[in-house]
Amino acid sequence: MFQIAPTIKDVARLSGLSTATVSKYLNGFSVKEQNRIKIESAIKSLNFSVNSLARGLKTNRTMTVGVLIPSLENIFATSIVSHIERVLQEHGYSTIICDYNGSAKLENAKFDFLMNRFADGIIIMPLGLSEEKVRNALEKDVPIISIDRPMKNRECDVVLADNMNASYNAVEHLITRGHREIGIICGPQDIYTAQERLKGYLRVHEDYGMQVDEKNIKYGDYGIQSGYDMMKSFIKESGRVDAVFVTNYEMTLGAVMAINEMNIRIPDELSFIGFDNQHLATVVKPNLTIVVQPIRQIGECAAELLLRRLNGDKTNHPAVYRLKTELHEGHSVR
Amino acid sequence: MFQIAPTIKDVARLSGLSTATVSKYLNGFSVKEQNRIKIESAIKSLNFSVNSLARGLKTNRTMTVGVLIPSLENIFATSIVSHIERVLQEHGYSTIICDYNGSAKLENAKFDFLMNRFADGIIIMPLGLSEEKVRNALEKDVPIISIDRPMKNRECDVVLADNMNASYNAVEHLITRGHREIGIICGPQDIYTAQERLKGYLRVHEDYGMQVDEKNIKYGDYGIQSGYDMMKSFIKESGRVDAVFVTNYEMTLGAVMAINEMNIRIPDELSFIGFDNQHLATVVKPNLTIVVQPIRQIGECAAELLLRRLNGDKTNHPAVYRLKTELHEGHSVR
DNA sequence: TTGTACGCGTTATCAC
DNA sequence: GTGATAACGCGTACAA
Repeated sequence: MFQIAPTIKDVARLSGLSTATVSKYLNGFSVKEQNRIKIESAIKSLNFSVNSLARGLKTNRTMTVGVLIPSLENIFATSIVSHIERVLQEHGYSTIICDYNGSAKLENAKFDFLMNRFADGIIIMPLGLSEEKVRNALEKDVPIISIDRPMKNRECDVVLADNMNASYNAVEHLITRGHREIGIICGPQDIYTAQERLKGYLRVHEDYGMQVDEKNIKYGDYGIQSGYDMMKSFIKESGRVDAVFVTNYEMTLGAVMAINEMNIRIPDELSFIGFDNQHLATVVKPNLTIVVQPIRQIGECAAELLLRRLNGDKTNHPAVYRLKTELHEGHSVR
Repeated sequence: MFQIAPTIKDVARLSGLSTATVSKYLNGFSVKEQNRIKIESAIKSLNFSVNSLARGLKTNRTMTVGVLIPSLENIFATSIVSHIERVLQEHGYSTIICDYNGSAKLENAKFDFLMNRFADGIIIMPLGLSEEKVRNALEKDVPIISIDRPMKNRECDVVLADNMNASYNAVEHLITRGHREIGIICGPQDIYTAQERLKGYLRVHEDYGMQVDEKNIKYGDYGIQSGYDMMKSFIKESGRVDAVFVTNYEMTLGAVMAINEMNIRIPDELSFIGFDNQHLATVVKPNLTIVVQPIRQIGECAAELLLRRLNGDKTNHPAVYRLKTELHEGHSVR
């Protein structure tokens, strides 16, 4: 009943050759034609496949890349990963995906797990990954690519969106449409993307010679509930602002809920710009104007960069790829 | 620069003990107190961690579970996985997540990948996984749990939602509210869940002595576009149906887009019931009445079942867990 | 309780 | 082109 996995030895025995020859065949070296046939038939009849644990132990390469994201329920993250995976797979790499459930502690643990499993490289959307771990990895020649936000120490390659200009352009869009009191729902200010997005808001005000009213800036936590709460508080201070810009997907979701609940007519009573996720934008009425991040490009760029690093190309390290966002116009801005 | 990973030998040398002792310590056996201290300090100063490849090679266990889903962008799937992961982690297991991008071929390849990496067990949302592979795995004592839909051969444990009754209850809700011409947008009829959901629709008609009009049944492909198309065609045959039930999340998304575009007033002109995803339901106006699947329970049940199997408990195999769905009432039904 | 010696399945280095 | 054999790092008899 319990079936023990066949090994190269078994294949060698069955085909009357040595393990060395079989191993060579398995690794793409040339073998005498008739031996090739023997080996192939032996493999088939034994249903043999190489033990990648043993192979990894020997070669120190596993042809596996680890991807670490905050949460599997973060659609932004998983979308990027699916592009990463596609590119890597085309180059013979498998992908192991882990999530750390928004916990820096778990993040560090999972990072260890991946290193331990001998991931040849790691792509991570970092939170509080210890700098030491990154340095360790780099020293062991395991390339690390950071996506969406830079690592604290900035010692590693990073691929991200141009958050500052994303925000700048969105708010500028509102300004050129005649809005003057523009509310913004930001993320936590200890998070890089949130800082950048606020910076864009501030800078465009400066460039247009507009005073920033502190009351127009509200801080959420990038979660649905906080988007809902902040939006509601904007609405309750009726008339304070004539437009609101929400700076991530989850908070956009919450803000729309609040708008619906309070029966605010968009864009007549209030203009609105959201973030990420085109599906959400087209499913609500009126269609939302939103900032769209270059999800596909982020994924592809990160994967290709990693592949270069895996091939020993260390030019330009640490590299920074800052990709442009787009403003998709719906009908939520007057 | 290039740092070679320390081994048990190194730890043994540094602590003046043998590899055997160190190994015992690492595996939780008791060691003399002063030796324990020596070992721990050696481990720390070397920054040692066990090579899990070597360990796995030796023990045939990796404490790793593979999870295989159709797509990372399938929020239903990833939500389940996040619950699976939480439970497994509490029991010392790591999780490797793979997606097969909706391709049965890739699905089989990734399954091999997981088996090959010595996943101790596998949880899969299957599409066209070869029965042979499943049997092979079971023979090698690697438990396989199917989620969301049963495997073709039905030889393996499965945890899923009660799709038939989900659909039955949704349509019954429409009937008791006075609807008689009820449209349904189904999934592809070669997919299990789609079959079951249609079955519920048919059965409730039967039970209420209502004739089923073939024209009220439209077949999509579970994708956004098809939900949009089918909904539009219902709308165009104006008056055909006075309610529409959409049977998965993506098609619900598409259907809502069509409704918005055609300016159909819900529920005045048309009653509507969607599927999955509470966020979508609360974000559109009016809030949608939807079928909610027991995502958390599916994940937890699958993980716990797998843990039992991993511990050698084979009672009741192949087990079937059919979990109840709920109908969340919004304001989209008249 | 501790140490020695060997095996796990594979690859790489030699000789042939 | 092929075959014998020494690693890779860990777990575990077995003996001490």
